Amino acid sequence: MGLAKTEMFTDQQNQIALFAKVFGHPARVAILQQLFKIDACYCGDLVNEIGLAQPTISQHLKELKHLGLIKGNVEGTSVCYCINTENWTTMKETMLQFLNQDMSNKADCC
Amino acid sequence: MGLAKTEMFTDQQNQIALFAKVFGHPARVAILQQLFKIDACYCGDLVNEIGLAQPTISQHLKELKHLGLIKGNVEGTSVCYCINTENWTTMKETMLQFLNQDMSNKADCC
DNA sequence: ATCATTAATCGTAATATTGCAATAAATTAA
DNA sequence: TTAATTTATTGCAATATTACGATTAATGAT
Repeated sequence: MGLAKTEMFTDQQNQIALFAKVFGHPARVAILQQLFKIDACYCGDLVNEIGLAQPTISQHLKELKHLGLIKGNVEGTSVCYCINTENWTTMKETMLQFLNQDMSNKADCC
Repeated sequence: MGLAKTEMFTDQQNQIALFAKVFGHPARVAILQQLFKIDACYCGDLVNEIGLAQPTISQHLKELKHLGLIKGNVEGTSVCYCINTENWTTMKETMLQFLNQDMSNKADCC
């Protein structure tokens, strides 16, 4: 199959999974960290920094952009990418809600 | 390919990606939420609650256990699963470091 | 010992992901 | 216009993931 049965889960569960999925590859983690580190970044810089082929980086950028976590602005022949801070904040709230679930009353049952 | 080139990334980046990957499927999100909601949970309860076939749930549980996020304890013919609170806390710290990256000085460059 | 119950494993089909070479598209420079 | 630069797209091979039927393993009940 290879196809998640999303219809049997809540919107929130699917959203968490979608965000998590995009973070599920170290190249995308590295790209995002680089965009946080330096204010804006050209696609070519990321190719040099990370060391995967240009089409591969381009593909990862596309996924990040599709989820709204980054923005891309064409500047001449280059494209300047940066974090979409508004959407990052929204995503963070969703993920924190999941990660910060209450464990205070969890007996060590197993 | 289908194979991530992990050797070109830092341990931290790979760790973030590994944790995120396991959260990248709504069934595993749902399983974890259920384990948080009720203190302990039998595999069969999760099968009923979530609605995927028993081998599928079992497979998802295996992945969660392999990453150390849950524990499983055999009780007769059943297996009682619960959150591994210690490891959850460690994982959370790693993920929060990634999610909480500083955006205060991010000009809207694009 | 036999049967019932529960969960894990195996095998397999369908689909998704990753990576890159080759190419195309878009823009700028000469 | 032509050439150079930069990024996106296409096509494809290799691998991974998801789901589940069939089966096995483990335990408990009769």
